[in-house]
Amino acid sequence: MKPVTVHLKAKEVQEIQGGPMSAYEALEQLGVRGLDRVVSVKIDGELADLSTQIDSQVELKPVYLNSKEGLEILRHSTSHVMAMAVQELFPGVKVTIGPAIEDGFYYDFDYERPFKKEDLSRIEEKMREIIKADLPFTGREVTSQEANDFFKGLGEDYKVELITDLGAENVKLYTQGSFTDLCRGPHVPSTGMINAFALTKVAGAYWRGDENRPMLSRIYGVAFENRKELKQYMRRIEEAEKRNHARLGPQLGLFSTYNEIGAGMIVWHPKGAMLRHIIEEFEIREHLKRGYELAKGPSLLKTELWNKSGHFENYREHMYFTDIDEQSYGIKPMNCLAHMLIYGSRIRSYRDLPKRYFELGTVHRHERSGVLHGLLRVREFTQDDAHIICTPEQLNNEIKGVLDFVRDVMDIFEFDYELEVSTRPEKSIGTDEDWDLAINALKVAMEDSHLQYDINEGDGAFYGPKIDVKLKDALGRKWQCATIQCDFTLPERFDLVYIGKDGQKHRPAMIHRVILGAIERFIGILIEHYAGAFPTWLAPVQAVILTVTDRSIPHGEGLLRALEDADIRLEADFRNEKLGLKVREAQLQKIPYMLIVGDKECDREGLTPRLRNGQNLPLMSAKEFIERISEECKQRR
RNA sequence: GCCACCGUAGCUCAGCUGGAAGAGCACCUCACUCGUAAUGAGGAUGUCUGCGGUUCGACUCCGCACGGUGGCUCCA
Repeated sequence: MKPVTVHLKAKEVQEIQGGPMSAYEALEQLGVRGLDRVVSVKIDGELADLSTQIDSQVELKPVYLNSKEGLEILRHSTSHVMAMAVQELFPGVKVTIGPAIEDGFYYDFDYERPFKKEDLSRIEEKMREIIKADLPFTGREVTSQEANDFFKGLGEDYKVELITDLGAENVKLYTQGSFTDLCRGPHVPSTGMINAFALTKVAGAYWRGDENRPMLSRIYGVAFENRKELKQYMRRIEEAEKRNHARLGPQLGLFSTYNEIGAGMIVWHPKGAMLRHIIEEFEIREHLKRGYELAKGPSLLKTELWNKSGHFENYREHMYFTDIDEQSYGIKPMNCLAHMLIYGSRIRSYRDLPKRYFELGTVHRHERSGVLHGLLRVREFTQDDAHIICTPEQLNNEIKGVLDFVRDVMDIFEFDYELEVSTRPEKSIGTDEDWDLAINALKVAMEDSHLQYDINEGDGAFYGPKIDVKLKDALGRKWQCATIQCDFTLPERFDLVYIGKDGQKHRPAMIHRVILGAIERFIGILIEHYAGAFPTWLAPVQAVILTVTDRSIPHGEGLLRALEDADIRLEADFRNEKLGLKVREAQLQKIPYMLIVGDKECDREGLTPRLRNGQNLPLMSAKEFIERISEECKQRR
């Protein structure tokens, strides 16, 4: 027997020597504390089961249940328990895949009927039995051939397909009780380690994410270290629901949708229309500051033109068409065409470049019914769209300029964001040189700006690579807002040129970009971001005057005029109601300032502001209040 | 588009296995003139999303359509 040496990777290095033993035994001998909460172990940095035999010199690090990796293992093991429960309850079900995801796990099944919400409690109950039985998870390595034969014998076609596609010599199988699954592992030592889980939802999911393959039945669950954590998670979801823009929007009088108008169409009520107006005005100013010019194209353009641009070929399914005087027209799903024509309307010199055309352009897209989602995915929306046409040499600088723009704007709205670069997809047009140039321009610009980014291999548009900026909603779902896309097709198709220093015609480069993306989507996320309590500069109603009694109405009216003259967005609540009620209602509307006007204020010709957080400011004059609020807006707070 | 769930008063929701539609808030009227998250009393409110079907009888069961939510796919 070969002696083994084990180091414990911890603050103080400990060491033992001895014969072959399991990782668990080694940790035990090393005197690791809290072994009952250790789910796995890292052997020389690799995650492994606690039962792994050690027969050489290694370094060990225990993985605790409450660590990121520990929770992932717990969640993955819970998905195996669920698969076992489902197999016991629904004979004939075929298992497919079941990974750990954020906060939980899922498992996809193929069964004679889709699973329903009602099935969940039965499955949970069966899972609790399995957990109570404390079945050990045992892993073993077998040849792919053996594994294939095993799953074929069980009629588990999906597993056979997975093993075949893996193409490995050996694969690992994990068994707990009567259930064996193909799995990389590791797993918790036994099912008894799972003590806080819940099945949350059922959903359809295509096998291997391909809509041409069978629709499987997916069950989602969450799992945590203990019940307390699980409860906290549930509370987190409830809190997120309070921020839900689809609920807050109508409550705050911002927008609503109507069954009778149609899906994916937003109706902006006065306060929401005001909010849009504030944002749009802000955007126009910011664009003009940065050398953009305003442009505006029509909504209906001849189908012939969409043909020329390639949209008819590549984007037809998302477009709406109509006939006018026996001519076919398409409603614009993008704003680029008119901008191309504006550029092409005269001869351009390299001295004119870059041209930056900005348009708050309203577009219509036929999104499939199942993807519509509140304000975040709609069929009519307005983009803060711009097209930058420049020389290839200017590309890098222009991209940096847009990245700076994005950063400045996101700072003002207090958003954190993630960046992704998407590279050439399989189906694409343009030369390799163009693609390399553009991807390089994007990457260099990101690196020059010291920005972190992920790469989405093959996820670019068919006409060019792109940088996407993603914001998160209240539930942590990511939504694309800003995007910066290089495009080689349109300058080509529209034969855009500029005259270079050499007096020759050259093809310009083009960037298609949005900063907020769609105003609708952005406002949706903005509502959740601020939970409806907009900072003063954005609030559609900045202040409301609340009279204490009817005696204060004349003074209140004077204040109303003075503040309105100062362009403060104002409401007046002069009703003969108790102050407490008026405060409550203003509070529920999340208005930044309540201006209390009673006898005291009348005597001293002022007002007493109450902030949304309940704090009172000292009695002040209208002038003082105007100064305060103007300063706040100037600082965009 | 696919899978699951849902649609009852302006809003939030109750309404069991089919037997004459309910509550709270909001709204309207009256009284109260009141100092920081709900004053009191009274009143009105419905195509139970729509259309078909089953049934003596449908908010309830079935089918289809419309709309929404959570996923999948798609998508900039």
